[in-house]
Amino acid sequence: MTVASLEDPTPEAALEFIEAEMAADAMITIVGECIVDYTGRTDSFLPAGERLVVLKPDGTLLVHRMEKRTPVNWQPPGCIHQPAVEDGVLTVQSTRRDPEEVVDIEFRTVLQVSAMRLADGRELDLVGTEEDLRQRILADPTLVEDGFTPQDTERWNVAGPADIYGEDAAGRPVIVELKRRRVGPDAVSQLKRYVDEFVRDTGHEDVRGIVVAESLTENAKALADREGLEFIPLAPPEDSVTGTTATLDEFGD
Amino acid sequence: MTVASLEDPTPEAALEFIEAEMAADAMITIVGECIVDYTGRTDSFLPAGERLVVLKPDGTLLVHRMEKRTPVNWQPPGCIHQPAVEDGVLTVQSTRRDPEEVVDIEFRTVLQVSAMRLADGRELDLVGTEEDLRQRILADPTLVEDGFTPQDTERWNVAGPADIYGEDAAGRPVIVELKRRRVGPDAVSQLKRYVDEFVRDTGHEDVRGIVVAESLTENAKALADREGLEFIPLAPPEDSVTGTTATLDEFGD
DNA sequence: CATTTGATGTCGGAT
DNA sequence: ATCCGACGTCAAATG
Repeated sequence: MTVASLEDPTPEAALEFIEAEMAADAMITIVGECIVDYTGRTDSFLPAGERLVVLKPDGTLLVHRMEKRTPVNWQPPGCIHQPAVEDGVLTVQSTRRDPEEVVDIEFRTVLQVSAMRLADGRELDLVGTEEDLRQRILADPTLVEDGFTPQDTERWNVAGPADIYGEDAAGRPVIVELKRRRVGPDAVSQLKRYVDEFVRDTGHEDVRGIVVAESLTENAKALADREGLEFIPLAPPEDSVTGTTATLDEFGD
Repeated sequence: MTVASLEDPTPEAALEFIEAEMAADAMITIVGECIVDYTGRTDSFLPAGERLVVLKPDGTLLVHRMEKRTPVNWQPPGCIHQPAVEDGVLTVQSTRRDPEEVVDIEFRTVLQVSAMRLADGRELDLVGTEEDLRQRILADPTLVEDGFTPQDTERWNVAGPADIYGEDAAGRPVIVELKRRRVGPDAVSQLKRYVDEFVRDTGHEDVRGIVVAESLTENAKALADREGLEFIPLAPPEDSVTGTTATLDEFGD
């Protein structure tokens, strides 16, 4: 695949280029000084400045500045991008339905326009998510507690959207809330809600609620204590990149 | 400002270009087939495919595919980008401290490299945030209820991080949770937490908790009812873009 | 610095 | 379609 590009095009040349490439499902990048106007869930106005604008064929729009990971303005996939030249100025309007949102970009200069069709079939393989943690615990429930037995993943309906539902050694119902990392009051609050709903739905007052996470903030700890919820620390599986050099012993084997 | 660009450069040429431009605090874009390896809070691997890579001078890294608003891989501001040529292949390594995170990119082809220094002094002006809603209510407390009087706008120490704290016509304490849009159980749960903490800290059992939002989901409504919390619908101020064409009357002036 | 919460959050899965 | 919760969430304000 190649990348086609125009340097310092006239607005008309840029428009012709963009229209042709959009019709061919290309991704477009535009570098230039622009004004960005957004109306939708909120409204925003971005005065003139130089930015990198990306138009994706799936309807995504990105306006990036020199700083930050988050674009200063954007439009999610599914939008319609409409480029035009109005009064000799290149504009792009991106519209969305439900919610109704519009981003208007007006270019005062166009330094570069590029178009590319990127061949990219493979998917991202992400490891270490909360779901992975869940599988790890289902495979070895003693990570939660000796005698803990998760119930069939299917009849988890009983515990609503709880991450894991099971019984302890004494047969008491247990609702587990999983988090990969240090958690605050919100996660504890969430578990509290599931526990309350379980009691309400089943009448079982003796249910236990357990947060399994890397750690708890102080406020979260206090809240858990107040609400009678438990916490079990669980470090990530030891493969982490935490950079400590291997001990000599490990080479001694 | 200009945009410098190389088409189909050799890895060595690309490296030289990138190093020079990074030294000059430029933002770099690289289009090419690449493999992306991430290790950090989780781990991920992205097999070979063509992508658009952006290196910002503030240490941000973006890897974008043809779809989605969210980059498939990234690094937040503050990271160190290290380009190199290894075994005749262009690579970029972006590292971060605390948490320790590394993104490794290996380019199998480089279709285009560009560099730009974008002049962009102005800030985004965003209107319609929750803070704006808060100001709207402080300016006109009857939006919540007749007789509602917000207390010390300053440090709401009394009511924790509640959005608004005040008293109703009868002098009962009121904690208000604001949301701009339709809210689910999480927001109700949050308000419940603030109310509980207020009761615990002050002993005032007669506190009211009110959700002020566009609307509530059914579950959120049920939860609010169970917990004795109130809901007050509040539409955005009427300026919305809701797209209805202007009536002829408006042109009649 | 850690904590907490909002966000034009985005995104995917389940109902 | 809506609802719901995770996210490598990000980013800002506060203590």
